[in-house]
Amino acid sequence: MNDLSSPLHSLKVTCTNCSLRELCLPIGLNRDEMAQLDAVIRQSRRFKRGEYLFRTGDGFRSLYAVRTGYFKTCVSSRDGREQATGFYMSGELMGLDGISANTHGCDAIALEDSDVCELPFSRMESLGRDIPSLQHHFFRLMSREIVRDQSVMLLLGNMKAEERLAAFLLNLSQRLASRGFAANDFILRMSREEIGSFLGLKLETVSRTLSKFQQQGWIRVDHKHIQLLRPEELKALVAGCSQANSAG
Amino acid sequence: MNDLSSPLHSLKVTCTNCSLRELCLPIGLNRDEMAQLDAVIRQSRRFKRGEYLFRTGDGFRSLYAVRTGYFKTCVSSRDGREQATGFYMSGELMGLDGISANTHGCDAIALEDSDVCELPFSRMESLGRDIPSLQHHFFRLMSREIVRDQSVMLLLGNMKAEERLAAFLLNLSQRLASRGFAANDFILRMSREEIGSFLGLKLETVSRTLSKFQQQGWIRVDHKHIQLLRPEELKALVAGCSQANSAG
DNA sequence: AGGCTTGCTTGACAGGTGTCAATGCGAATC
DNA sequence: GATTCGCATTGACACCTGTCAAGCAAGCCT
Repeated sequence: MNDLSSPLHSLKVTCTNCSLRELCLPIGLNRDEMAQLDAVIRQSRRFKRGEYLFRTGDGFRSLYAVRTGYFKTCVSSRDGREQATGFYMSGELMGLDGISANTHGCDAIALEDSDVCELPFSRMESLGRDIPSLQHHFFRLMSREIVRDQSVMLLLGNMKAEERLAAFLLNLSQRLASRGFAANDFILRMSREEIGSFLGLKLETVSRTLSKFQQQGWIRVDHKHIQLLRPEELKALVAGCSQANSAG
Repeated sequence: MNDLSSPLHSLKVTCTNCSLRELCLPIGLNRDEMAQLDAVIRQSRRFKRGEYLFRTGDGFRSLYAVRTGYFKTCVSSRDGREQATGFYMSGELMGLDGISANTHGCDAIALEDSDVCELPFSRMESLGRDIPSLQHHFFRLMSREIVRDQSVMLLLGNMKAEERLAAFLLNLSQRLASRGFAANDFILRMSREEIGSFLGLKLETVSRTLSKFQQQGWIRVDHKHIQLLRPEELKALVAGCSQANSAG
């Protein structure tokens, strides 16, 4: 299926003294290299639900990786329309858009009480010069974000409401499963409006489509609590419209 | 206005023996560093209209910068829906999505007879370790692609057909102007269907919307020949829905 | 506990865009 | 120069989603 997720979750390292590193730092670093990384990564910072990690236009200094909790990023138009550009869970990296102009290009907001690791970019950049695999890892992370954005474009440009929502639910499910959580029973961290903002739909359409899925017996909806009763039906719904890649 | 363009066009260097470098390589390289770059960049390759530069699933080895001509990139779903993810003109870079999986994530197709410079990625990567400003430049290019993708998401998720098309025309106009071409009189290199594929619209809607703009006296349409008669009206149309950034 | 706020659901309706179809125009081919 | 094919334009109509509105449930505050 399409990967609408952030680009970090599949890489793991053996070092476990920081949960972040399990998820987001490259394999293949020796003891000395790990120590250098340790010296650069800043202690985590806590954010309450609704707090901004950064805002559009803020000076760019660091990337941020979610340690616990959830964030969304979004861009806004002058007349106030909001487009959520991503939802981020543990291990996922935010702020890559800030490098180009030395200014953050979107807002990042905590969806619940959360904390993040700060990665000062210029120091990561110079460390990358000493540690080629680290440099390569950052290129891969940025590239992965671009790939994710492309599949979001496919979703926004070509899919119908039911397909978008099915793809969204399956994407969440897969990312949660890869973190060891239940794939078919989870809590939505975002409102209907925020889901709609990400999927290019109005909140009423999100609500109606969830109800429709429930009426068909494919899912169970209890406010933010979602159970996937027939994930295979959702998969069938998105099979046709999902990206045809080398693996398909 | 939103920047829907590819991320290279604004950087220029004084070296002029290769038109590519005027547009896409970083400033601040000394003579020796330029020589190292020369040794890595491959001679240009020619492509006829309709030819593929690369396809989804092809092994990733190189980035490609347009020297002359025009390309589009697009992703496709299994059931054949196409989403154009970008149009590329001279100096703009394609293939950044391939880094993440060592496999190209989209198709790149020449819109007319074109030629490109090939940048073998692993050699650029190692060169980046010796030339920090080059490394930083590549991070900026990738970040800029992410920023561009975000504004496309805003377009696809929130704008109406007229707004999308106005934003598209103004974006083309601005990129052409930055290359020394007329801003208000140009030839579309892509079909109505390809424009629609990029904007998340059907070709009939693109055609109708162009006709509407023409009836209002804002533009003149003669097949692929477009003249912007009242670009300020188009700008007014997209003013509200364009991204609110630090500069606005 | 009561009232308020916020978010969600559901319905009726409207409007924008997609779909289908016919026609026209231009470029390429023979 | 005639024919064919691809692309574009335009119209009629349908349908999906947005808009507006009402009602409901849960959580929060006093």
